[in-house]
Amino acid sequence: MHGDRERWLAQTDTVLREAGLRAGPRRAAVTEVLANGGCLMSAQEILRRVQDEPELSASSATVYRTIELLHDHGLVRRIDAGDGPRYEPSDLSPDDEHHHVVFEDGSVEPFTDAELTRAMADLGERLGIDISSYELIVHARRR
Amino acid sequence: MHGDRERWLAQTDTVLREAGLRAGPRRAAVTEVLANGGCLMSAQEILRRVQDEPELSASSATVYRTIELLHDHGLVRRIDAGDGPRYEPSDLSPDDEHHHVVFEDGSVEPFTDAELTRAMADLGERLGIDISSYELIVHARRR
DNA sequence: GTTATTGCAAACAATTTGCATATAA
DNA sequence: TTATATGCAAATTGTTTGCAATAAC
Repeated sequence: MHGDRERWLAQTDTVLREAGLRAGPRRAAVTEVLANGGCLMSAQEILRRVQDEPELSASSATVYRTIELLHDHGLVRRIDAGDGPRYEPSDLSPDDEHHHVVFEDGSVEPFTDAELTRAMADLGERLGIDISSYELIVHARRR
Repeated sequence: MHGDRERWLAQTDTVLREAGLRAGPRRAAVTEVLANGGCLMSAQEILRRVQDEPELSASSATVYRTIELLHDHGLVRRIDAGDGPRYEPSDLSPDDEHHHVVFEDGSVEPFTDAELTRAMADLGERLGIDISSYELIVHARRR
């Protein structure tokens, strides 16, 4: 899918506006990086990439504040894959839900799996709890 | 199960000895805390609990070094459930593999689920990768 | 005009490292 | 005796916060 990126950016804009927040260039730079970057970026990675754009370079304070803001509004997903917290745009619909394979070299790939989704569907029932979300991290090596 | 604790301690001792390492009281205190403590303890929690024993109190440096050492030897599992990294004794056999539910109040409970295990069993096949381990974190509320 | 945005620098917290000493084998 | 274990304090890293200035609406 590709329009996803645009849709997420539009969604982000809408949500923040409705919350009475304003649109500044630094925050735009951060959302831009999140929308473009792959899965699971650390705050430091986002910071580095934002500062690579000499025009829009945002301070670390702004990067951290923006990530937190987006997370608070449900616009980014926060996942821990073994080192610190990492972030990525949250899936707009449950159908898009994806998980991650982390390879030995540290590279990450997203995946979806119908059988897994099926098994997870009524896990809540079996355990007697109300599942709001879940994250699966798979460590593997390529063949 | 209960002999698990003892078995893990014995296993830890064996592995470290075979690696040519020595048995000091501070390291013993850390493994003790890990063996007794529940799931997913942070380094700071381990540190606090170790220092609660006035006799054996270990320094933070030793606690961190010991955790790393145990992790390097596959004796502890490192998992991130939303805040920093957390640690617990690694399961000795694949049969014991367990996962975690994190509730809104931050409390954690381990669980196992046959159906999930089944779905995961050939996920590697479906994705064409060799899975070495995986971690599932479920966020939920109690009923 | 009012209120959110942003940077800067300081504060903070968690973790790591260097070095000297003590101790297990 | 020799390499590991350990503590202490300093250094490093990642993140948060206070405050003043700027800019969006």
